[in-house]
Parts: sequence; C-alpha cells; structure tokens
Amino acid sequence: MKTLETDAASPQAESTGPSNFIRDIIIEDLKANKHAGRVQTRFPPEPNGYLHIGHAKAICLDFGLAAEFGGKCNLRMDDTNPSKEEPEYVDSIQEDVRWLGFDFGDRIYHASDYFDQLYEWAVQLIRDGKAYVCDLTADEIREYRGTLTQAGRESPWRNRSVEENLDLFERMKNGEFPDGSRTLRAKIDMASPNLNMRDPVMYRIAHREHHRTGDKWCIYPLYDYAHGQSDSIEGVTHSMCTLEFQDHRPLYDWFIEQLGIFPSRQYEFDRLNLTYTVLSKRKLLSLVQNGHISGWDDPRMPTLSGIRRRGYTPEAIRAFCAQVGVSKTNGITQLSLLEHHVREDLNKRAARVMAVLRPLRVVIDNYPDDLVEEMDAVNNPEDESAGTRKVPFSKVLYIEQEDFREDPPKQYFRLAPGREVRLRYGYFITCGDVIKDVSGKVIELHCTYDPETRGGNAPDGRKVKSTIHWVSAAHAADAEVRLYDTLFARENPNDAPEGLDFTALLNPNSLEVLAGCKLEPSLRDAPVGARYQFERLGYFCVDPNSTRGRLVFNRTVALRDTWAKIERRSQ
RNA sequence: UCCCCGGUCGUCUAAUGGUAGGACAGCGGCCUUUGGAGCCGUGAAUCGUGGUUCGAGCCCAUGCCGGGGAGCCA
Repeated sequence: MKTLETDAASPQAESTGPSNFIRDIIIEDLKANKHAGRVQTRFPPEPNGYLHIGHAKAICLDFGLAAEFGGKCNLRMDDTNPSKEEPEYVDSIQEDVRWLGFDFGDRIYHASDYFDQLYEWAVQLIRDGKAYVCDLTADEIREYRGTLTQAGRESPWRNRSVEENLDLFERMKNGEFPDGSRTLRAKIDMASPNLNMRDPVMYRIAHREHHRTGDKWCIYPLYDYAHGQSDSIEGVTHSMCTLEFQDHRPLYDWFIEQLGIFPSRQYEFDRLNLTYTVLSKRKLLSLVQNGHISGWDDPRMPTLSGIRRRGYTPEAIRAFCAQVGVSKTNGITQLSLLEHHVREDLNKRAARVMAVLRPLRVVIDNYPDDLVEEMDAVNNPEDESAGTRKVPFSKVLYIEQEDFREDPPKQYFRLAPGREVRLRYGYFITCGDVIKDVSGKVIELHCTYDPETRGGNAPDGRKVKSTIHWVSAAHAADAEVRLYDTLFARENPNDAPEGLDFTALLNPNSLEVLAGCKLEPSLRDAPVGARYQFERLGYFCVDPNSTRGRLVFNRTVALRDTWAKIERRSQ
C-alpha cells in the first residue's frame, strides 16, 4: 500500500508540474480519511462540439489527480440538452481523450443514463414541498427573478399543493403540455443574493428527440439539477469545473443535501486561455460553420483534432498542461510556452530529413555528369539508436532560395557569389555564376565543389561559416507543404473592439500552401501522421490527405530561428 | 449599484508566518556539419495604505484594479 507521502512526492509516470490547491485539498481529505481514502473524479463534457486544448487541461487534471491518488476518473457526457448535442461529438470526445493518453476503461457514462433516477428525485423533492410546477413564461420568470441588486418576487404558482404539483409534473412528463408552458422549479429563496438560488428551474419541456433516449422524454433536466446528482450517483469525491460555476456551488450542494445522497464536492479552477486563439466552443463552432477554416480538425484550430493533425504530440500537450498549472487567476498563457513543449518533445523523437521548401537549382559544374553518391546522414543527433541513412548526391541539386543572397547583408553566412559553404553531409561548394530570368529573378546557380571535402570535412582544416541543406534534383520527391501561422492576428482575440466581431481579428495569412517542394527520396513512403524535422526549417508531419503520389506535409512548428531574429532587429 | 472569486518577474506558476524560486519569453556568451539542440551567465515581481507579529507575499482592516453572475445553455 502506498503512503500519502510517497503519493505526494512521486506522482506517477511523468511530471505533474507544480502542486495546486486542489491537490492540496485531496491530500488533506486523504489525511482525514474522507471517503475511506477513495478518490473519484470525472471529466464531463457536453457533446456539443470538439474538445480543445482548454479541455486538455481539465482532462489532465481530472484523470491526473485520480491516477496520482490511486483513484479512477469517469468520462461522462453531460447530455441534458438534446437541442445542441450530437453523436458525432460523442465519438470525437472519446477519441480525443484516448489520444491524449487517458484511459476511462468502460467508464463512459451519460447524464441521460440518470434521467429516471433524476425524475424520481424530482418527485421526492415535490413531495417534500421543495419543488413546484410553475406556469410562468420565460419572460415572466426573468421578471420575477429580480436583478443583481434587487430581490426577486415569488411566483404565484409557488404554493400549489403537493398533489397538484405531482399531477402536473407527471403530465409534463407525459407530454400533455407544449414546450415552454411550464417548468419544475426548486423552492429555495427568491431574495437570495445568489441569483442561482432564486427558485432555479430544474426541468423544462422540450418535445425533442434525444440522441440516446430517443423520444422517451419530453422534459429534460437542466445542468444545475443534473450535474451534482450525476456526480453523486457515480460516487465522485472531487468534482472539478471551471471558475464560472463558482456561483452554482451552493445550488450543487443544496440538491445533494435535500436529497441526502452521496456528498460529492465541487472545486473550481481557472480555464485555460491561450494567446492568438479562442477557446470557446461557441466561437470555434462559428469558425467551422462560417467556413473560416476547413473544419474542426483544421491544423490551425486549437481543437485536439486540429493540433493532432498539425503534428502536436499528446506528450507535449500533457507537459504543457502540467506546466501551466491550476489556480484561480484568470490569465492568458503565451502560445510560445506550448510551442516550447512541442519542440522539446519532437527534438528528442523526430527523425531528421532534408527538404527544400522553395527550391533554387544548383549545378555543380565540376561534378561528373552521371555520378550519384550515397551520403551518410544521421537520423537523429539526439538519439544515437535512430541510426543513419543514405542520401543521394548528384550534379544538380536544389537548395533553399533563402540560403542564397546575391548581395549578402552583414552577418549573413550562407551562400553568395564567390563564397564557400558546406552542403550538409555533402561537400563544400563555392558559388560561381548566378543565372537570372528576364525579370531579374535568380533561377540557377553554378557552383564548384571540392572533391576533398566529401561528407563535409576539409582535410586542410579550413572552416566554412555555414552548412545548408539540399536535395538531389533527380531523386527528389515532390510535395505540397502547408505552413501555418497563428489563427488570429491579435494576442487576445476575445478583446475585440466594441461592435467588432471576433472573426475580424482572424489572421489573413494563417495558411500558406507551398507546391513543388523537394524532399529527400526517403520521404516518398512517409505514412500519414509521421513526424519529421526538416533540418533547419522545423517540424513537419504527413497530413491525412497525403498519398504516395501526392505527398502533403503540415508544418507543426518552426525551429527557433536566430537569423530571423537578427534580421528582424536590423530592420 | 448587490453577490461571489481573484491580484507574485513581460507571461504562467511556486513559496501555506522564517533566504521571493522555477519555466517560457528577453538579453549576453560558449559550442556547433541544423543560425537547431546543448551549456554558461544575466536583467526582471509580491496592487496601494494602515494594523497584528521578533518577523507578513501569506493573517486582519480598508481602498484600488480584474474576472464571473439576472438562460426554460452548459
């Protein structure tokens, strides 16, 4: 048996980042032997959209804390509102949670599994005089609720007899009344400073098919009436949710107390915010519906399916979530922190390859016309076990357009007329003639190579200041490469100026598609999803749309680029 | 205006009455067959004002600032 101390000191498998107030609460509860030392959590998304990186934080918290203390975490679909929920979302949620690396076993539940129990409990509350059927319209309810500064008034239907309430509620269930005509309300306190306690609605009438219960029900419980009881049914000990539910906690507790059921407790933490993106299902849905992006899995989206397609790894996302921590402050985490974790993970694992995104033809004049040499290249300098591979070298090559400057600025170390550089794993070459088209654009370079420098070492010990990547023209695989920039042009797109829709802040240059990119031939059979480092450029992965005849790569994240920084500064 | 919750380097986050620390970002350097990675170094914070205390980021009071709250959404 594990002791508290070892649990706290050695959280399993991977770093869980800094401690947080919720973990502290659990440790205290365990010390007090609450729930006989049991920890049960749950992750409860509403299946009305795709999960995003903000959900990843909640998932890591819910599943992470349970695992850390030997407990279990359930996946629960919070499907109490059939007008917004769809099976497509239920499926994607399960896929995304598993992909992130968390195991809910067969513990996938639904709030709709509890509709019968919830109904019985509602009847019990009516019998106890703690709930009543109200005939007020939605507008009237709002009016009777009062305001932030003024107490509300009691509904004229508040004091119906138990018998009448029982009869009416059953007839609501039986479909005798039209949508919106009546509600079931909890009888609490219309003068409470907490608006949630002013006789909140428990059930509404909605003649609407539910994706799981079909047409069995025409009344559906609201979140506040369903959530705490669902937690309680599942024996959830620690129910984590985001800060905006703080004001709901007294109601969460009220229902549990009135019903005398298992006392789940709710704890609220801060939602994740990320710069240059939005993390609200409503806004993400609008981007999808209005065609601003290609879908929920567009690689620019902060959805788990989007960043998965982009090439982010579950490990990187988990490490990121661990580091952003859990608190109660509303902040905005910089995208650079996420990118840091992606690079850190991919640097260790991604095989290095050479790829030329914007090709410039180079002819090595003194290289034999028909010779092809197989050069040895290291697959991953961070991982010796990754081994080496052969890369073909020949007379005509492609290099990156930006690796040549006819008139190089100070500190630019790459190729220029008369200058010698090293071709990675190849030879030293020196630039001779520069060929241009009629518009003056450089279209071809003529160089000479030093046969003594095969593999990249000069026997005479002379140095070059730069090493550039290349691909043999005759052997290259063609590919389309998609480069991504931030989805939004503004750090915080939630701060749209008055009257301006958030979509006005979208980055018009968030996608750049490059055709005719030249890849080393080993990439010809790259499988969908495979991740690589294109040396000196960044991390790239094979898009699901890619086929052997038509390769498509996504740039996951660029490498840190010191030269770009120097250039930016000198402007 | 009423209720609730917050305020620590640029950003995120530790310190639970006893040396304000880490990460990212920045800056400087070393190294380099990736201007990558790595290594070394460096600047940078407790919202204000009172109080309690030998000692306050932490406790109390008050002010200021930020977030949330009036769905038959979650």
